[in-house]
Amino acid sequence: MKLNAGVEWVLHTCLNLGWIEEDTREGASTARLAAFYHLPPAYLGKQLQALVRAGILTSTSGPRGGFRLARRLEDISVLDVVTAIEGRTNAFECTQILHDGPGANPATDYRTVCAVSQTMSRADLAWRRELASETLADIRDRVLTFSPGAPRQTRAWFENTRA
Amino acid sequence: MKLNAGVEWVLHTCLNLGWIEEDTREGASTARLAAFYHLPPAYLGKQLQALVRAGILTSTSGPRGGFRLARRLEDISVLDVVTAIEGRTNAFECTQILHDGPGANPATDYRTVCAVSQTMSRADLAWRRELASETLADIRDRVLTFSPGAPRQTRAWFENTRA
DNA sequence: ATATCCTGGACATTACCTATCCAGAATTTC
DNA sequence: GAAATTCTGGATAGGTAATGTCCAGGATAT
Repeated sequence: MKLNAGVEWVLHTCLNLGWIEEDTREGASTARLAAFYHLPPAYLGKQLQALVRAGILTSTSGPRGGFRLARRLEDISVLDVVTAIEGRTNAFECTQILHDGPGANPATDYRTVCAVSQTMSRADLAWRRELASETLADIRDRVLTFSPGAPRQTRAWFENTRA
Repeated sequence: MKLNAGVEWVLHTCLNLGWIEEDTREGASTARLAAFYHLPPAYLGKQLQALVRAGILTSTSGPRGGFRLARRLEDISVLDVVTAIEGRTNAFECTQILHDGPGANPATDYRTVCAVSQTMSRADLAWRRELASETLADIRDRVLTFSPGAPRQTRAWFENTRA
């Protein structure tokens, strides 16, 4: 039960894009976004492509191209981002082993009926609900409280490495 | 982000043990517990050993030996079982990529400070809290409501395959 | 003594995550 | 129009963890 490392990467990357766009009204390329944290560029690119497919980012090809936020941080929940990378699979996947036990009804879908499955589903639901209740803007605001200089520092880095 | 399959196996197995012990005051061997759902015996054995180490089951060697519940279903939370199999690792593991970004403080533990990490930790906490709030007795009672014949049917199977 | 059964470790297999590379298309710049 | 930049999608390789098997050893009941 471990999330893809990409979840951490893209959450931070989206926050960075928020600060960049506030300033320059431009996006950033995979290469520079990856260099910011010394992440493998090609692999981060895969994750960003997933965000584009999920409608969280937009991309443009060519020089001066790159990725931008498709909407405001207020309108992107953490769950949106997690789901884009991780898919909709639950941590607990009911394999319906009751079907292999005595007295099983072949027509029954134990994913909805089985009491064990129900309990585990509720836990997964609680996890998702928690992530759905927080937006990237909420996270950004908490970053600002803890380290107010973060936006300026991030913008400066992207400007200085522009060439 | 997927739980070990063993979680499903041992949750159902613990419920079966509950019904068996109500009746015969005896445990059941790995071989028979596995046969009940056509699970690989040796691998289920590994999972049951983990439950013994966690203090959820007790085991006895030799003929008529096997596994028994170490305490009542009322006193075993679903989280206890999940943790025994899965360990205490969270779904989201903060790799502190902020340490690799500009302006990082090498002395800072970003697992507690980073706003992204905090959000993801809260979600994991909500998941655990949900699992901790439910006991195996709760699940058993819901099974009884849905299929009152389950205990009798399970006991019958274990008695008939006794030899 | 013998048969049963758990224990722990070693080992093989499989699946998935991580990561790279490349050809192709889109876009800007000159 | 040519060249450089950048995203896109697919193919592929490597690594790690989950899955599954096997066996020697110890414990226990008959």
